[in-house]
Amino acid sequence: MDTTTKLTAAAEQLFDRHGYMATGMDRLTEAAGMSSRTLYKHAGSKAQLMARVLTERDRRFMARIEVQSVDALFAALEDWVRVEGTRGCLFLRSNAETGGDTPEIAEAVATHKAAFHRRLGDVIAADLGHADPALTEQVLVLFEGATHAAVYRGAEAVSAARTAAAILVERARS
Amino acid sequence: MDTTTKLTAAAEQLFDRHGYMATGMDRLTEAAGMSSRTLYKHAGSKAQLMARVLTERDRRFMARIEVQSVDALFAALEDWVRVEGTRGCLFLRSNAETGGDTPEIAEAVATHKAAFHRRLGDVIAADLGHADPALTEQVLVLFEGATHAAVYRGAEAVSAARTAAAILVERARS
DNA sequence: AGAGATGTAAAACGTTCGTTTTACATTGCA
DNA sequence: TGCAATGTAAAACGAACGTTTTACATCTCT
Repeated sequence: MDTTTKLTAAAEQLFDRHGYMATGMDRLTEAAGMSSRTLYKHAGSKAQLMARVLTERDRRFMARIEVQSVDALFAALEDWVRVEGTRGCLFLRSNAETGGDTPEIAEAVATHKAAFHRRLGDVIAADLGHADPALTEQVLVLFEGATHAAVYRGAEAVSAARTAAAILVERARS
Repeated sequence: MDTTTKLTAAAEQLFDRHGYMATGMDRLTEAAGMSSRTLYKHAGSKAQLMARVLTERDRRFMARIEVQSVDALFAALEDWVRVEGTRGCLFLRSNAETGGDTPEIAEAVATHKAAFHRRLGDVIAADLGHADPALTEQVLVLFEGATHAAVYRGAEAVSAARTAAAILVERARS
């Protein structure tokens, strides 16, 4: 495991669990097990590090929702939540924490959310056999809602979203 | 407008727009138009101030969703979003920013979310004529989803949620 | 008239922030 | 053999953090 990977992994864990602003660089050097000099050589800056964390997370998340049906989409979210826990969407959270004023972060978030919306459209097109922008928006809302409701409602929120999505898809199919 | 009200209003605006951690007390004294001595006399501490902001917001928000139907619920959210903008849920955001480690904040958030869930159950009971926990969970997910999806999808997310909720309620009615 | 509450302005508290620097050790490749 | 590259440990940078303090001005009520 090379230095950059170790650093990014440690940063993701701390930023996700305690918040971007609340995580100091001292805490990060300790968690990553490296000197601050090495850290800055690989990270550039705290904001650039967060941006890299988000890009990495985007890759991991997008890989998990490479599916062909809406139901599989929510099954993937159930898995994700089991593995990663329920702390809401790290992209929206880091953007909000910085008021959208940190360009590296804002850009990584915008890129991810655009890709996410596109992917949802593709999944629905594959499931229905044709594009359905209105249904896509509804499923996006359910997915985002499950992610955030799960913070205080637990996994139940995700299965409720899954059920609701199935009903909406069934209705759109006929 | 008395000092405490002015302070709470200024704090809500800054915390909401720029984030809790990213907002310094200097910026807050300037925005509230008072000395730091007066500010601390009324606020106690930054965390207590945030807790009071959340309690205030809970009152304002809950008043707006004192309705009798699911459709009116999403109409109220459309109004809320028009007035307050789309930056996600301040409760979940401040809890995440502090990693859930600030007791005053964590408690205010838990109280609000419990009340919110209860209210949704009441609205659905009034709309359907009987309680429906499964539908309540689905509507909660749609509401939370609309709130967060609107950050990058705009008001369209809220109307999509409204449409989806109408379908689910109609189905539950028969 | 005088006391108590409420306010301002501004300096200071010690701590922590993100980041850079100094000085030195280890490794892999020409 | 020697020189880049890559790492560590630790001190230092100035700025900003949340909070308290000192010194003084206004009010309000008896």
